[in-house]
Formats: sequence, structure tokens, C-alpha cells
Amino acid sequence: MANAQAPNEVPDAPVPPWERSRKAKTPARAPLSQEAIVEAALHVLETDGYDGLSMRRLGAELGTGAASLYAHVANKDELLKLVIDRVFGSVDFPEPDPDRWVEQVRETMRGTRRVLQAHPGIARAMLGQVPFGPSGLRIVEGFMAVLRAGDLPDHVAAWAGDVLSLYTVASVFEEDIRFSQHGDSSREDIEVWAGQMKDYIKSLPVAVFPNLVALADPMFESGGPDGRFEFGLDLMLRGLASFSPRNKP
Amino acid sequence: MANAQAPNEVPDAPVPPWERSRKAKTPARAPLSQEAIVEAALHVLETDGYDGLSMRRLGAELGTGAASLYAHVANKDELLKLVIDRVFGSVDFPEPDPDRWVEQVRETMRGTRRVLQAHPGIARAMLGQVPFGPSGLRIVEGFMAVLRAGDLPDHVAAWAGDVLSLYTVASVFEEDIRFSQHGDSSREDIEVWAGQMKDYIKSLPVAVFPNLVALADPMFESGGPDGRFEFGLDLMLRGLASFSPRNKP
DNA sequence: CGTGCTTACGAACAGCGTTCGAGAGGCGTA
DNA sequence: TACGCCTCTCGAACGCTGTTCGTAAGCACG
Repeated sequence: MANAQAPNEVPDAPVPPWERSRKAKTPARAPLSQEAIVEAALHVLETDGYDGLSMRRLGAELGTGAASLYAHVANKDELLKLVIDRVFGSVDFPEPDPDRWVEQVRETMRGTRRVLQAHPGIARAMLGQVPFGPSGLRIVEGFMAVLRAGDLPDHVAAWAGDVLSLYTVASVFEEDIRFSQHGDSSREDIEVWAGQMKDYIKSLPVAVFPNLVALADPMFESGGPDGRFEFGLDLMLRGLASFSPRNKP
Repeated sequence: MANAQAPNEVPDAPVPPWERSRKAKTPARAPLSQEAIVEAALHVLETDGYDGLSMRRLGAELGTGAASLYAHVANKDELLKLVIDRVFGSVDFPEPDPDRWVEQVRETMRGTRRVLQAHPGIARAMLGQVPFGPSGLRIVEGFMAVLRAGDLPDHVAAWAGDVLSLYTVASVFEEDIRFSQHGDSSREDIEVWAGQMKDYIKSLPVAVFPNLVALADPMFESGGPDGRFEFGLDLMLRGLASFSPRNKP
């Protein structure tokens, strides 16, 4: 065993000076920039989720340390804002059509939800942030345009935009948290877990929890999170339509 | 200086054995228990907010270290669940009255919101948690009872409970985050900040953001968070009523 | 060839949740 | 009474976090 040498490894041979200087001069990687950092953050978010995104992890993703990021980004909070605005860039809107305004609002929220779902963890960063980055403003403007096609009173349109967004973000947020709480589980695992919940509810004493037991089935086996989201969205849109002169035949 | 002695301090005199044993025997503080820990956590939450609640801080509150808590509580997550259920204990429900079911649902959500607001940070811990502690079950049961007084289809009642809760919790969550982001600011400071927001929106180019600029006023000066919450709640309740045979005259 | 100036980044700080293992106190049994 | 056991306590430590600081290196300009 003393004669056996590792085939491709020279033990502790000092690096020749010319190589050293060449290596140091050309780092052979793209230079750091705010854009590159945001892009990398999105990638980390996709692979490791919200909790997996740390400044060190992000630095490693870019082949450097955490401290280097602070030259381009004030702190993690600002980074998240930039990432959010970057994601907002891929939300888009229909041309407002007064005859289809309710459906257009519905589709806009669906689209927003899909974008948020496509970028895990983003919803968690978004709650409580005012979306006033460049893309954020574009989104709010577009959303307001669609809402105003319904001839709603101004304060109704303004509040509805706010409240519908809150609901949509919160909905994805909740899914995201549940998903990441269950470790590396798939959607199927979550359905198994939902089944256990249902069984537990059904096992409760009917005398104490009559309504809970009676509603156990519809509570848990009803089209998953999408069905739930659509239902809540429908509630709000039915209510919203009742404010529009267009929907009072 | 060598003769000057600190008035009330004897340097390194060994503690007499009797005192030692007496001190050790009676630690002069309430013994640790899960209940006491949850209570202390609520207190820390109230004074220091969600981010201020750490195991070390909580240990200090109880006159001990962080490690001592783990004998009574599995981890911070379980602790939060216990705190949540503890808070749930103070939510209550009216006797279901089919003639007033919509108002009863509204009041129930209002009450829930008030309880969450009274315990800062709780809403942040609640999102994504399934409220199946003892008090949680009681709440869901009571809420379902009120909802079913509206003669709603089963799946509508079940989903509505879920979606209304999500909206309410998310609403408080958002407020809470905004509040703690602005440091130790009061409600008035937040109104100042809202005013700045409004001015900023109004300063945007009208050609690019016509709807945003037009709605700047109703967006920001409309009864504060309470008005906003009430509006969203009303949207959902109007939609929900449209599912009830009782509200189709 | 200096001399600034901007960027990069290892090391360190304070804080976090959690684990480990030594110690102390109470209690049942010999 | 004395011993062993068993539970509760908790200082120290581990690995993680966001962030700051001081040093070092590269480049532009006089």
C-alpha cells in the first residue's frame, strides 16, 4: 500500500509562480453584478427554497463569499425586493375589455398565482412588501386598468386590487410553507398527510364536534389547493361584481 | 485605595454552608412548566414582537437559560403551536342564528382579527399551520356551526371557513410585518409613510400610469387597515351569500 | 512609475435553534 | 440511614445566520 499512489493527485507540489499569477489575474468567471446576483438568487430559491437562500449559499453559487455581495446589494432585504421585482417582470395583463372584466380579473389573479408558484419562496418574501419597484408599478397599473374596466367606484377598484393581491399571495404563501414544512415531500405525500388529517377529524367525538365531523370530507378532498384558491377567488369576484353597474341587469 | 472597601461587598468570603443549602433548596422562582413557558412567550411576543422571541430571550424571561426550555417543549415550532392554541382560547362564537348568519360570520372574523391584533406576531406564526390543537378544533367547530346556519352546501361551508380564515390571518400578518419593518414607529408614523407613498404615486408620469395616478387617493386614505379588511371581508361575504338559498329573495 | 480608487473577500461579531453531558434534588428501596 | 436511580437544570458548544471591517488586488490616470 505504501507504493500505491493516487493516480491524478500530486501531494502538496507548490503551484509554479507563472500559473499562480495567471490564475489570479483572470478569475475565469463572470464579474459580479446586481443582475447576476438576482439571477443566482432566483436559482437558489428554485433549488433550495426560501429557507435555503442565505448570503453564504448565494456567494458560493457565484463562486465567491458572502461579503462580496454587499458591494452590489445593501442587504438581504433589498436583495429580496430586487428578486421580487424581477419575478414581477413575467406577470402580464390582457387588454382591458369591459364586457369580460370579471373574467379578466380572474385570469390575472390566476396568472399571478402561477408565476408565484413557479418561483418557490417568492410569496414568502412578498407578504408585507409594497410592490413599488419598476415592474411592481407596471403590474399595479395593469391590474387597476383591468379593474376599472368594470366601472367600479374608485375606492372599490383601489381596495379590490389590494385585497385580491393579498389573498393571492397569501394563498401561495400558505402552500409554500406547508410544502417546505414537510421536508422534501412530493405533492402525493401531502395528499397522504391530508388523508390522515381527514381520518383524525372523523375520529373525533361527534357529540362535541358535530359540524367538523360532518364537513370532514368536503374539507379535505376537494380539488386540492387549486380548487380552494379558485373558490376564494370566486367569492371575492362575486362580491366585487355586485359593486359594478355593469353586472346589475 | 487599599483600605477602601466596597460598602456592601465582602470579597470572596465563602458562603456559609447553611445559606448555601437554603439558597439551593428553594430557588425562589416558580418552577418551569409548559404553561409557564407559553405564558412567558406571550409576554415576550407582546413586548418584543415576533422577531424578538428567541429561546434565549425566553429563557432569560424565566430566569434561566435556553436549554432548560427543551425539557418541556420539543422545539420552537411546537412552542409556537402551543402559543397559538393558547391565544385561540380567547376567540369565541355566537349561538348560530339562521336569520343573521352573514352578520354572525362577519362578527366572528372581526373578533378573530381583534384577538390576533391583540397578540402581535401570532398571525406570523399561524400562516401555514393547521389549527388542530384543542382550542383550534373548538374554533373550527364553532365557525363551521355559524357557517352552516346559512344553509350553504357542505363544500361551500368547508371551503369558506378555510378561505375566510386565510384572509383574516393574512390581513393581520401583513399589518404586523409592516409595523415591525418600520421599527418602533407608532400608527401615526405609518400614516406619514402612507402619505409619502401617495405623493410618490401622484408624482409618476400620468401618461405611463394613468390608472395608478387616478386611484392614488382612494388607495391610501381610506379608513386605514380596518377599512381595507372590512372591505375584503365584505367582498367575500357578498359572494358567500350568493351561495345561500336563504339570501335569494 | 507611482497613486488613488473601486472592487473583492477572509475573518470576525453577535445572534440564532438545538444538543450534549455534567450536576443537583427528590424518592423508593435495602 | 444510605444508596442507587431518575428526572430536571443549564453552561458550553456546534453549526448556522446577516452583516461589518480591514486588507489586498486590479485598474485608470497623472
